[in-house]
Amino acid sequence: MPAPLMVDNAKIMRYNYECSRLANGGGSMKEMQTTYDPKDFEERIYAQWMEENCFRAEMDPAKIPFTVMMPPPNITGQLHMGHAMDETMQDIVIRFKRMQGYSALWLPGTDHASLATEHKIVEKLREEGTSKEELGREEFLRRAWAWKEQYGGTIVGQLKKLGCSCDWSRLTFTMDEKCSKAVREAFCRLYEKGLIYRGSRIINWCPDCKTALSDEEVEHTEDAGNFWHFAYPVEGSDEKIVIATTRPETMLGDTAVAVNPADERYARFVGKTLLLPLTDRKIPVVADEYVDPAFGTGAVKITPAHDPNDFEVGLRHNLPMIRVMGDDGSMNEPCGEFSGLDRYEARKRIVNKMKELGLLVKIEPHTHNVGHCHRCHAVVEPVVSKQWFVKMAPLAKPAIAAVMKNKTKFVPDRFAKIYFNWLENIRDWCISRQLWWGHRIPVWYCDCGETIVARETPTVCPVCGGTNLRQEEDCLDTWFSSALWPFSTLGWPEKTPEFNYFYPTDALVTGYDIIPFWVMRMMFSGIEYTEKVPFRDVLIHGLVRDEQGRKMSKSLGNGIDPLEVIEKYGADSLRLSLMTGVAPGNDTRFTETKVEAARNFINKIWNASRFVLMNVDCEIPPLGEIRLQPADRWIISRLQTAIRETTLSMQKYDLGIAADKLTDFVWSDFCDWYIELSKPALYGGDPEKKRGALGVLVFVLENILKLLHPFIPFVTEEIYGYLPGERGRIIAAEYPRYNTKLSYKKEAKTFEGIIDLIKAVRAMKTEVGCPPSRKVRLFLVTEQKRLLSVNKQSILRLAGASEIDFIEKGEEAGEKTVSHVCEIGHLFVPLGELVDIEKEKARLEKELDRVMGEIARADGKLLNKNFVAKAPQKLVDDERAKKEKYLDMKGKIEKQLRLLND
RNA sequence: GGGGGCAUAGCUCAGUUGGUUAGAGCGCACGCUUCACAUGCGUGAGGUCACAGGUUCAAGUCCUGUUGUCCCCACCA
Repeated sequence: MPAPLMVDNAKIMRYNYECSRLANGGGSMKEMQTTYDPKDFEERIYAQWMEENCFRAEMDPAKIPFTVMMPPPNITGQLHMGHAMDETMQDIVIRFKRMQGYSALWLPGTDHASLATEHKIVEKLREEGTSKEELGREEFLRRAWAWKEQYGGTIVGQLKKLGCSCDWSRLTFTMDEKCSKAVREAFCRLYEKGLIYRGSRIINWCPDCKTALSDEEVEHTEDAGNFWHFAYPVEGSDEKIVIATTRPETMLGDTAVAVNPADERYARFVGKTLLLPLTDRKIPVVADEYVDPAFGTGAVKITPAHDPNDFEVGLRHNLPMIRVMGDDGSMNEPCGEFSGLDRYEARKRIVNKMKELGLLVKIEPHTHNVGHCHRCHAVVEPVVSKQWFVKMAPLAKPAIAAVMKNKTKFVPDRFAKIYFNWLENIRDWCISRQLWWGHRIPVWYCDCGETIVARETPTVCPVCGGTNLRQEEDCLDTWFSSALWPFSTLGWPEKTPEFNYFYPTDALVTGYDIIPFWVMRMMFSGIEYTEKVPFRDVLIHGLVRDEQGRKMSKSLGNGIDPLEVIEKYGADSLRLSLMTGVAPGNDTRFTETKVEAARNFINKIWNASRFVLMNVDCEIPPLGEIRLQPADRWIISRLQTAIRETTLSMQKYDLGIAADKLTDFVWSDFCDWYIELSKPALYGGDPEKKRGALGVLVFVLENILKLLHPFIPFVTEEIYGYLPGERGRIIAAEYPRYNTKLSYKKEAKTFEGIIDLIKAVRAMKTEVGCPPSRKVRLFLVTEQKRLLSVNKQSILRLAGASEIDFIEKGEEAGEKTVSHVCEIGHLFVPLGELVDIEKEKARLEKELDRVMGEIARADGKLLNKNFVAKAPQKLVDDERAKKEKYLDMKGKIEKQLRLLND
């Protein structure tokens, strides 16, 4: 069946709208649509910003620089909610500073993410039936770069959709030549200072990724496992020593059994020799303080090549190290019949074999901490391996001192404690990775045995003159280059003008989860290489969680795609929703309800703007030429307060508070009150008054748009374009400044009395059941007659009143009145004005009957003992609650009736 | 074992350096076709600020302890 001809009305409307815009040369008020639709303009506005170079930060000596380096997302990455929040915060800060007149640089970039990317490519190769070994290094790298070209750009496009105002002309990739140069320089300097060394240590080995990992790259989880108790025979005796282990397969690498020197149970064994089962090896019993006699059997098998503690024990007792596991996690040659087996298969067989030999004493269930590769989640093996390390202690010290001395401040500052905790307990950093995608370590080995560490590829050996130099195969940990990000991006180690102008940077925005990976390392690197802290403020935010508070993750499938949210609600709504109800450093839950609330608010601004603009029919006078009315001064005063408070909050990075304050000001003060208050002037027929009101409306609106621009850049730019007069772009506009002359504190305070009065009348009506539309007559005992008279039309309109009568104290307003003491005076409203007394009495009587009936019905149940005793508790409780409610209603109705009958 | 967070309205959370009557959004109740907006307007109900002490003229806020809960780090095999 042929599809019916569909006509997309929205599309046609949009098309017509675009045509009329073009015809009018861009914007008269008539064109604004009745509802806010971000699709109409977000893309267009971003393109215009790009075209006009609005994000470019120039090295203007007349300006103060403000620099933010974007934490570079992985090239393999897709924008997720965590990014969305991180980038939004940075964009808000940078737009704010830009508007304040700083030369605001937000430098974007992407990270090569050595392990993550290589992991993905290796997987892809596996699917294609090949491997990196088969391709060889060169071809593999060619593929990796192709991958980068293909996928590295998607995240950039996604950042643009979010509205990020980064200086794209400075986009940097961590493997750009300038970064590689910085990496080599940094490596060489540390090596020359003796802070980089190569050595055989216990490191974390991922058998899946086949590379070493740093301690930070290992995630520990509580895994269920077993405690296997094995008996090792003592040489020349019938006795055995029982040890307990969680990793039976490592027993093949045991080179001793250790006991505590004070443990009397084992004292006589120390110095004796054990026959290591399943092997023909003999191993000694040694005494070492490390052993806790109270744990396990009090005797510990020592496998120096496969356990960090055992490694230490091994060093103390001069024990041999025997590696029993290969790089892929399978057992290797020294393992005899077990060699070639996967570690878990070997475990099974070893346990069986021990059982056969009668050496398996018992198996105890035991949960313990197991390290997993943060990338592939395979169980990490501690193995002894020759790797490159950075000596951390000398680097950590100044990094701690810098934060102690407040050279760098954490926001919120409690994260400084976490930072200290990390640095104070830090161990040497394993920086070599057995990977190809990354910065290759700038070390060459000569046949003569010489190791050459150089910034540029050497051609001859300085010692023997030989030319057969082999470069180190390993790459550096990705974080080694990330650590240099604040300055490698600006051309360091060259003394570039950019470096001189923009460095050190001002704010670093990131999540608390990468303090150990990144913040810490940038700190000590910055101090070490540039002798300056790399940033003044570290703004830490929390995680974006799902509606139930769970971490958003791929495996749970509970992640919400920010791009879908943008598609549905627009980037502005997403941004604002991520900023509301959020305290710095705290985790936050993402809910669609929040986005809706943000969208509703933006729609509100949209319509308020539309209202203002559709009334513009004349030249808008500058504020100075307007005879300001009390309501005008009130809103201008409120605006000044809003400016002062948001600016303060923004400077403290209290973005959530700033957003809340602005929302409140715009919605309550401006929309709900001022716009309504201004209507009599707009519609009253006096052109002078109208001009004045319009002037104030436009003035306040313009300021509102500017204040909100950092949060919701697209819609504010769009509306700004509709404002009368020549203004340019809001992105380049000056951020509003608090103006004491416009604060009108006293007058504003007095004016609040009018608002209070209007609220009192409304409440009164609601209380007695008077429809809002019913006009009532107000009687007032007051000393503010003049103020009230000036605002009479507004009061009548907003309170739904017909007249205001001033009476003197003690004077009667009528026989029956409802009264209320307001700030501005004592208010009386004749009851007859509020309600048709007879009609109201009849209504109330009827209502009372109904309520009494309900009470009787409830009593009928509740007085029935069987009901109370046998019915489900919930029903009984519900019934009681119902009765309470009706009793309450009865009281109110009776009170009201008394009032009417008096 | 060490470090840190959180506990405030039915739900999700704000709450500046201690200072009037503890706020918002959503939800709830009642009422509104008010000429920018129902993605709206008005009026409400709802809180022993986890618990127990302490400091203070004054504590949701500071201190001590208790309970509950979450996170990070750590080599008990």
